[in-house]
Amino acid sequence: MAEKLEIPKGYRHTKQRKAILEILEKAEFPIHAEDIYLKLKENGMDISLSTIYRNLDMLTKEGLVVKSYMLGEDKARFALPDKKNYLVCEKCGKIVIIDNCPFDKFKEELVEVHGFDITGHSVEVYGVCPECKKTNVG
Amino acid sequence: MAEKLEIPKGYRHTKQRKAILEILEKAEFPIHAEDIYLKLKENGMDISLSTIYRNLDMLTKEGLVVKSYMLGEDKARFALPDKKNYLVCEKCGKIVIIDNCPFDKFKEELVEVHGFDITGHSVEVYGVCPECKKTNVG
DNA sequence: ATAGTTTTTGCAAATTATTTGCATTTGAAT
DNA sequence: ATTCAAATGCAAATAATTTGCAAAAACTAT
Ligand SMILES: [Mn+2]
Ligand SMILES: [Mn+2]
Ligand SMILES: [Zn+2]
Ligand SMILES: [Zn+2]
Repeated sequence: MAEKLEIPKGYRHTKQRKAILEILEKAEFPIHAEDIYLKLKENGMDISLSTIYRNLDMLTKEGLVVKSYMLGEDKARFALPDKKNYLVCEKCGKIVIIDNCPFDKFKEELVEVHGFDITGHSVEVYGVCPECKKTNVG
Repeated sequence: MAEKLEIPKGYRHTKQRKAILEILEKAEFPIHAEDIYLKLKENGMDISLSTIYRNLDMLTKEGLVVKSYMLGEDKARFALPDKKNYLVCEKCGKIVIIDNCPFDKFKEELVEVHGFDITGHSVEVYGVCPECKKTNVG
């Protein structure tokens, strides 16, 4: 089911670029530029943070990647588009992807009401995860 | 229908704080800290940007205000909670609030599937507004 | 109203994520 | 292999936001 992720036409296949995309593919939810930096460093790769930012930028502009900010955070996260709708636990920060985003069903309604052509959306839902409900009782 | 907006218990009623809240009440959609600064300056008020940031911070922590980042932007916006679900036009930047957010209907579904207690959500939908559809044809 | 106490403000300096300039390296095409 | 534009790394620059601290304003209790 995983869509084949290709470097956009016209851009070069550098090892840095490919490595960044691999990390994004493996990620389960939106991550920080620095997370990519650290994971690549773990993997023994020496890469510059600015290279990561520059690539995330171009991937975002090309529509391959989605940039977002999580509740209460002040630094951007990046993810493949299928990971952009999620639940966040306010207590522990756990993130769970919403697979079949129910919002899709409402596109028509929004189109009718507001007349927009809708090209995308992103949904952040926050609350308390099952584990934290048990633990943090009082 | 407009909820009465009160400065939280324990905080002082300063003219800066009240002025910031007024601007947020009048705003039709999420705005930048600096927008508040400029509007107050227009109104003849001399206020410090850091005062604005500090107040937005506390109002956000107290739950009176919601902080968000719009697609492609790199600075935070602030709004009263009833203005946090919106449509944005990718061409002209127009923002339209989604009044009866259809997402509410899916809380139950999400609760059942993921077991989260849901406390809130924010939805950003992007697309092209009616005007831009006409204008930017080719 | 006055005086005492605590919060809030303003300003300047600090911080932090992100961006940019530029010399060097690399990918891809011939 | 040669060529040339695109991409990288590093250091320096930006820009939004935060913070320290002394002065001012809001409350409280006289
Ligand atoms: Mn991180
Ligand atoms: Mn603005
Ligand atoms: Zn949790
Ligand atoms: Zn428009």
